[in-house]
Order: sequence, then structure tokens, then C-alpha cells
Amino acid sequence: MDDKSNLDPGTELTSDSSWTLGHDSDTVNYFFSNDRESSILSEFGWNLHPDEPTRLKVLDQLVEEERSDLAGNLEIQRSSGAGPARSSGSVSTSNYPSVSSSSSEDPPEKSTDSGGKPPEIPSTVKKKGQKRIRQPRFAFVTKSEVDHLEDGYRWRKYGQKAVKNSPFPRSYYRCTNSKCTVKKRVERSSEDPTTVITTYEGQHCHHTVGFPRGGIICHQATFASHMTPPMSPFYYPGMHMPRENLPSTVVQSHPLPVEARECSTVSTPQLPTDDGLLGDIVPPGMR
DNA sequence: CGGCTTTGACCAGCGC
DNA sequence: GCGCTGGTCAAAGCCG
Repeated sequence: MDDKSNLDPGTELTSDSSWTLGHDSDTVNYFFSNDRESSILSEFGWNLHPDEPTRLKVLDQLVEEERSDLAGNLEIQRSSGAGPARSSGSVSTSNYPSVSSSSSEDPPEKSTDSGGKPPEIPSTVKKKGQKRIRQPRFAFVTKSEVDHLEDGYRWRKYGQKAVKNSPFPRSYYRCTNSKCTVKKRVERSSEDPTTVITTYEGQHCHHTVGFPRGGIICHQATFASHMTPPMSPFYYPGMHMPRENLPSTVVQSHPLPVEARECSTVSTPQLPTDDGLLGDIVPPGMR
């Protein structure tokens, strides 16, 4: 949080750095690194596949929108690591963005204006006259044959749209928990059809849903009001899912680390500590 | 039968 | 103001 700089849209982050995208008191964090990510992932029971690197690309869209939405309050901060991680454009090993963000009391996502459906959930669309406010989002670019990567939550598809300049459609999913505001978009990269871009938006207001495919869901039960958004495709600690459904870039290595494992047993949501968001998933060293 | 996907229509935001 | 595009709704159909 000491160094600030701009992050170019489209930048592929490759160096061993951790970046934090900060916004006021809330924080959106993107962690981009190689060794660091591998390290973290492995703590959660996942290892990067050395031969099939997943890379995180800072999406133009994402960055631009974030910049726009945060209206200048946005600042990208390098939280650790050495020099700016912009560069090379070469393939980096993986992505492990983690987000902590604004509270779950984020602005309502959409009023009933169009659909006539009661807006009990906040989201990205504001009422008339109000500027649309997006919830924190983060995207993963993962090499995978499977479009819809399992992440431990259950999703209901509510739309699909053709994407401009892309032969692949974009699918829209919403968490099946009626009280949950989280959404995600899944699309295949037009540049590299082997990669799937998954963009999460919002924060789960529930700690677990049970693993839909017969596996075990282990998520941050401690995220109560500051829930960590749905995690990356890598975030399947202790899961038991068909291997074919896994991102091609990761392999399960070992059971949950203590920190991760505990969430599977937590039943009472706890209020987050200041560093609760990341604290549950990101080693202090990352912050 | 309930839950989910599909898909066309609709709406809002944005650029020109 | 208009057109384009992204995002969402909701009816219909599918499937276990």
C-alpha cells in the first residue's frame, strides 16, 4: 500500500508481484504473481500445473470499468513484491486475484424498473436517475475445456448473449441462493479459445451451499458482511469433484490447509476483522 | 414436479 | 435523438 501506479488495461501480469486495487476504505485486491500464487494455491490444496499455466490478464473491460466506476478514487497499489508487474506480455503462471471489497450493503443492483420483480438484492443496476454502480468484480482467465468452472457454489444461468467481436457467447449466472447477490459471467476468450474468462461480481452472503456435484464445499464462512467474493476456479479446497471438471491448470495436491479447512465446519458467520477478507484466504505476506 | 437451461424481448447506458 | 451493446427478465421447454 505504499506504492501506487497505474495498471494498463490489457496488461498481462507476469512478475512476482502482488497488486492491490484500492478503493476508499474498501479494497479490491488483485493478486498477480507467479511463485506467490503457486504458494497460495498450494496452501489451499492446489498446485499449478507446471505445463499448463493459467494466466491472469488484466481485462481491458474490467479495468476500464473499475476505473470509471470508481471515478478517480481508484488506485492501484502495489502491495508487495518488487517492481511493477506489467510487462512482458508473456504467459504468466496463474492468477489468484483475491478481493475484499465493499460491504455487502453495496448499492442495490437493480430496481424493479424493467422486470417488475422486487429488487431484494443489490446489484449493478441502479434505479432511474442513479448511476449504475458495480460491485467489486474480478476476473479469472483459465485454460479449461469446461466453460463453467466449478467453484463450490451453485449457479443458475439467467442469460446468454453473443459478444461483440467474439464467436463465443457470454453466459450470465446468478448464485442460486435467493439472498445472494453474486453473479458471474463466463465467456471463452476470442483470442484464445482454450481459455475461459470468468468474471465474478458481488459477494456471497452465505458461507456454503454444499457442493453441488457431491463434493465438499469449503468456503469462507467468516466473510459474513465482508464476504470474499466467489473465489477463483482454483478455490476448491478439499473438494471432491470429477477431475474433468477441474481447470486444466491446476491439480489438487493435498487436503485443505488448516485455515481453509476450518471453514467447512464453521456454521456461525463471524464478523470480519479488518483484514478478514484477505485474512482468510491470503497469507499476511500477500497483503 | 421442481430446478435448471434456453432464448427472444426488453431496458439502460453510452458514444456519436 | 439514434443506434449499438451489455445486462436482465421471463416464458417455455428440458431433464432427472
